[in-house]
Amino acid sequence: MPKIKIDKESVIKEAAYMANTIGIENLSLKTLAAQLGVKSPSLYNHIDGFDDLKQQLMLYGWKELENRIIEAVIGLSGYDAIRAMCYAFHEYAIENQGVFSTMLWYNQFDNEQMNEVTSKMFTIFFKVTKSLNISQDNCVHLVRMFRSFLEGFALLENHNAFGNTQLIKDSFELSITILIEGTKKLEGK
Amino acid sequence: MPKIKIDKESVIKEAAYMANTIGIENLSLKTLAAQLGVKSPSLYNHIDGFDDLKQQLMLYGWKELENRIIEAVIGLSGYDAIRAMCYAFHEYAIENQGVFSTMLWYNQFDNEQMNEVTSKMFTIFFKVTKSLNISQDNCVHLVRMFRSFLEGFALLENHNAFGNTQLIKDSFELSITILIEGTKKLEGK
DNA sequence: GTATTTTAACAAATCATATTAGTTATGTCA
DNA sequence: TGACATAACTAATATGATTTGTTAAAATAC
Repeated sequence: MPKIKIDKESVIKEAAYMANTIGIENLSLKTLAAQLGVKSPSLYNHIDGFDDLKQQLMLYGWKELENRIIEAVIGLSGYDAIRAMCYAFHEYAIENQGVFSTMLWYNQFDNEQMNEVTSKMFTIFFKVTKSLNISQDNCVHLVRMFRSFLEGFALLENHNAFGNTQLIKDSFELSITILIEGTKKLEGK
Repeated sequence: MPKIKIDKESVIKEAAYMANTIGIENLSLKTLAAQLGVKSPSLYNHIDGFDDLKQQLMLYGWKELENRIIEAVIGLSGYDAIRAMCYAFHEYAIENQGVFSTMLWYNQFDNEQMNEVTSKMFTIFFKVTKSLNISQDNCVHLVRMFRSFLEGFALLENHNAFGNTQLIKDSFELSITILIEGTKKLEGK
């Protein structure tokens, strides 16, 4: 009877899957261990407790999202690229609600790894805006504006905080259009 | 020796104060009870458990914020009113980080009381946008855009997710300007 | 191939917090 | 003054995270 074998990667992947399916608030070391076929103390050989697990989920999510965004932007430039990135962000957040929750919530400990992983992501955004003949300072502001909107919108949509679900796609589309139109006013500034 | 007396209001107010000072993640019934000078089971005479407490905090916060926004908008109209509301929102979120967390996080159970309290708040927003000769549908989208941005920005700022803290005010100001400029394009549509 | 070492799962125990049940003290009101 | 309601309390229970120490399997060395 061979022992069940797990490793850090399988722990995090299974946790991500469970977070997305049963909801982050229902994820526990107990249920995760059960799902993996081990007892909860065994998880401590691979992660450093429950908080660490959520931190790992957060890093895992930002890396995944980064890949999605890189893919989305291939072959595009300027405002087309921005639009595509926004849609990629939104899609990921909606399809991975549990992981996305940790990305919003557990970015609070400003450790180095965290800054690294999100700055890498938004650097792509940054490069595109710089190509639009907008000053460095204003690019920083713009990235923050898009990021705030994208995270806020996905948070609200995931939490069912918007009433009429039918029109949500329209709201997203119109919002992006407005943000881009506003951005155009910064060209040359 | 008279017994210590607490009631629902003092429980919630103290919880709000503690959430804002020590952080929502450090708030527990144990510490809250200790702060109030009672034992934790006594709290159950006034609230329906820990989750209910956070739900109450959320409702409390939205009501407080509503008052702030109403005050902020007095005497203003049009884009001035929108700008003032945005700043009032931001200020409240930054000054009441713990309560604001519950406002973002515990709005997920779409109970009636919840819808009531937030819709009341954003109705003010809605009324202002309608006065700008913008269609009803587009007003809905606009309110969602502003709300997403405001909640996302405050979440990020509260979590220290922006690097350079010096420029954050500038980022907020520029973002609001862009959102308003974009909104102007919807007049008559 | 056997012995040693490492790895990682395990059982058992501990800790912290929320929650429930049942008890008692205080104050109110007839 | 006495019955009742309120709301505090103590004690007990439940759940999940975490720690400790043990052991079995796998990997490595001889």
